[in-house]
Amino acid sequence: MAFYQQTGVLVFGSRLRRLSESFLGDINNVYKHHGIAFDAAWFPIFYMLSETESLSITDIAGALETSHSAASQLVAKLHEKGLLRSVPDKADARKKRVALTAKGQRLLVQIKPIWTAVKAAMNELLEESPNSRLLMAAIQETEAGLARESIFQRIEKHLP
Amino acid sequence: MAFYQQTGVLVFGSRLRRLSESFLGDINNVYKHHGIAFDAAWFPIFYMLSETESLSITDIAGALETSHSAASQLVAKLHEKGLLRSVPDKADARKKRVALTAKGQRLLVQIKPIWTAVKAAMNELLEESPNSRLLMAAIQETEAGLARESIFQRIEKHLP
DNA sequence: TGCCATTGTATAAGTGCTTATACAAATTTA
DNA sequence: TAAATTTGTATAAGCACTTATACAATGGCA
Repeated sequence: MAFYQQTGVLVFGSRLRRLSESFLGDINNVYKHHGIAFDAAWFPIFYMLSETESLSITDIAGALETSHSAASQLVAKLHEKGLLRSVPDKADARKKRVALTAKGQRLLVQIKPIWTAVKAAMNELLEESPNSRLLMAAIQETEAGLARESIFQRIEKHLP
Repeated sequence: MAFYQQTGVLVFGSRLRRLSESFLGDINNVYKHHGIAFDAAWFPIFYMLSETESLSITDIAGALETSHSAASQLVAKLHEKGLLRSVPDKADARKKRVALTAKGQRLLVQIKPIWTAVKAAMNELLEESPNSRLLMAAIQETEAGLARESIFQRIEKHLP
């Protein structure tokens, strides 16, 4: 802990990663504790399918901001688990659209109250301290700063 | 992007992870761009060995806040690359202490100016916006909030 | 209309973590 | 002091991602 404070921003990335893992790990423990076979990594897909009928691999990869490969593998796994089913895309035969199965729908019903509690817990946590209250805004502004000029560019600027 | 704003804190973890990967990836690109065979994940070890003569696997795992296994595997890799050498621990024969080799020391000299530039670039980025300026403080307070009461506890509290 | 670049997806191989297991050295305890 | 426990490390197996590659369907263009 002392080490990380000392080196400050240089280990910023790892520090964020740890914080992230802490969140996801605890949320997964909540699912497990309630005997619900759900993984926090599946959230984006289930959330989107709770609002939209069906999604293509590209839709999913785009929303998760990850590779098509990762989206494809994730969908394959949920398919195997019987939570997703393929639906043909009338307009484009290349696309593999997926929708929730009946089993997936039942899981969704179970999960929704957990989502509500997660949201409440996070808001509570963030509202507790004067600066943590600004965490989301700070992240957003940092992302915007990166969009203006990449870290790569910024570092190169400071090199001889 | 719109999706993530909509779901807010529920994808907080993944959002932090992405931000983290963006930092580490760009820093690695800087090393590559300057023809330096160094990985951002090695930073903590090299930094500590620039201030301390030698470290044990447990020291490293503790500082990185990761598993002994991960530390052991990382050390094994740096050993293979000829950057670390084993030094016997007089007091405890179980411990495997490591120190920089001559090659490791030369690499350290090459890397230090990059570290300075990374630090400067990060500070610049964080100082650009009113809230991003508070990012480190916000993270620290959030970590402190988690220490007071875990996310798991907080979520359970909000469940029926 | 036929060719070609683009788009959408799947799969293989590789990486870096994790947990589980093993084992040796040190320490505690009876 | 012998036995049991703890500590320090290594290795195996598994997981989730990555990049690279392949290939089929589509759309643009000559």
